[in-house]
Formats: sequence, structure tokens, C-alpha cells
Amino acid sequence: MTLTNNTFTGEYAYSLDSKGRVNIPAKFRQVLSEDNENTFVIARGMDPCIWVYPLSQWKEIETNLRSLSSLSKIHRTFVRNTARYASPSTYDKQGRITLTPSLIEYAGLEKDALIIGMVSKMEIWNPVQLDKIDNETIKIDPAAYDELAEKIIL
Amino acid sequence: MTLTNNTFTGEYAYSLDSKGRVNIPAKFRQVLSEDNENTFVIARGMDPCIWVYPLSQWKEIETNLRSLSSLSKIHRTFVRNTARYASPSTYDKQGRITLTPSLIEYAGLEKDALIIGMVSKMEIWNPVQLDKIDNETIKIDPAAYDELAEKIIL
DNA sequence: TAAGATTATGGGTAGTTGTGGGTAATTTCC
DNA sequence: GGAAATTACCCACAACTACCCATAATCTTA
Repeated sequence: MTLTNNTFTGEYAYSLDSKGRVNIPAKFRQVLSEDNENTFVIARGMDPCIWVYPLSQWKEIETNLRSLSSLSKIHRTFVRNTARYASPSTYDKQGRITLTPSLIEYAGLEKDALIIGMVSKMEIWNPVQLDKIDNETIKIDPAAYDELAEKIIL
Repeated sequence: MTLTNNTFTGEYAYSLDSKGRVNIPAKFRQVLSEDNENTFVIARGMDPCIWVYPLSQWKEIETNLRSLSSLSKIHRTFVRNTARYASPSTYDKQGRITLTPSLIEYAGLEKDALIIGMVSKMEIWNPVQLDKIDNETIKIDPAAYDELAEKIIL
């Protein structure tokens, strides 16, 4: 069954090899549209994980970044913090992308890598790290969830 | 892997040699369009770093500068400060550009040079300097920053 | 269930990239 | 005009990366 293009769901456990490579789940590769040129853009997540965008998705972000003038300090800072840790990575014949040492360190990745579909992008986590965050998340303000409920229908 | 022309992301650590040369990351050179003639324009950044524009991008800036009226003192000052320290630099067979002593001093560069992709241009930093600025950045208005993030990132 | 196809993971190799230094051409300055 | 300093261009080596192949594990299908 072919799902919607460039939409990722589900969770997959892979291993990071000694060269910094991780597999992209075959199911994720299969839903990629042609214009992604087998390429993802990896970047720092807001949480301690790696965000992986399909190229076409990233290009939209890039366009938005271009519209920010460097005369504004806050704009400069934002562009720098965003672009600095972002880099394109094309997957090889086996379907693996290479992560940068900087991002591996940021996400605290070791041998195990958990890849999670986040609809328009995916996240790569150290499973131990994610467990910790998950436990904290339970304490999320229920009122915040209620607010969300008005925006999202489940 | 052919990415968007003249678009720079990622962060690279290089060294400045005794002749004032720094490498331009191979990935940055690869996305340059032909009309840049292997040339960049280096200039003072608004932060204590060096801004490096592809030639074609700089030409657009020149056009914009031309349109600023010299009747206004602010305009005159801005044009002067921008143009004054800007100079073209073609990279050699190994992909290095030569920086001017004036700019090296302005950016406080010593042995280490950190090159950062800023989408339409790049920045060259003394890594120590950048660390300092990064820490100050935390004091930036977080609300404004978050608002920006929501607008730009999908 | 068995055979075939696909997927995940490891490692080898050739080409590319980063860095240092050398030499010839050019500029500067007395 | 000629010596000294500066700049542009070239070569060489070490480290790294992209690309390729091999094998084991898993899934598919008849």
C-alpha cells in the first residue's frame, strides 16, 4: 500500500555504525517523491535529537530564511542557529545517510538509534534519552492539552 | 547530489595558514553557479566575523546600495561602512581564498577559523569569539525568537 | 514451508579534500 | 631602476569520504 507522499509515521530501531551511518527505514524511502533526489537534510532538533527533513521540505524552510534581513540581530542569530547545524545527506545504495559528528554528539547517539516518523519529518533519538524525556512529558500541563484539542481533531 | 545553487548550510572547522588563506568547504564550492567565476566578496559582518558572498549575490547588494540616496547621513554612513571593507577574492586550485589583514583583525582570527553557512552567504568566525556571542544570545528576547521560529520552520 | 526478494549491517578501496610549503611573477618603495 | 616584500600559482602528502561489494537477517509469495 502506498501512503501519502513525504509523510512519515511509525518507529524503527536501527544501529549507528562506526562511520556515523544510519539506515532510513525502507517505508520512509518509499513514500519520498522524486524531487527529493534521495536526499534528506539533517538538523538540530528542538529536543536533544536529530531532525531529518526531506529535501523538498527543507527548501521551503530555506526560502523563509532567505527572507530575513541580516540587519536585524535577532534574524541573524536565528538564521545562524538554524543553518549552522543543517546539512544535506544523500542516502547510499543501501539506504543509509551519514550523520555529522556534531549532530551525533548533540543527540547523544551511541550504538542504538531510534527513528520516529513525525509526519512531515523524522526524528533520530538515543532511545535512553527519549525514555527520560517521555517520563517528564507525562507531567505536561493537562490544560495545555485541552488547548491543543481545539486545534487538532483526533 | 545537486542542491540548490548558491545556498550554504552547515559548519566547518578550518585553519587559517600563515599566508592568510582559508579553505572554502568543498560543498560550498560545488553549489556555486558558473557566473560567480570562482570568486567571493569578503566584507565586515555586522557581528565580529567576516561575511563571504558569492560574487553574483554581492552584485545584487551593490545594486541595492546604489539606490540609497546620499542625501541621508545614515545612508551615506551605511554605504561607506559596507563598501569600505569589501573586496573580491578568487579561490585557488585548492579551493582557498585569501583574507585581508584588516578583516582578519576585525574578526579576531588566529589559527582556527569556523565557517558557517548562512543560506545566502557564509560567515568566518574565531570559534572562541562565537562561543561568547552564543552565550549572550540567550539573553535575546525569547518570545520574539519563538515567534520567528514558528513563522520560519514548518 | 521453501525459494526468492528485500532489508540491515559491516568493511574495502579509489578518489576527493584539507593543509603545508615552494617558486615564479608582481608590486612596492627607496 | 633594483632590492625587498608581497602575491599568485603549483605540487605533494595525509586524512577523509563516497561509493562499491559481501553477508546475514528478515520478509514475501507461491
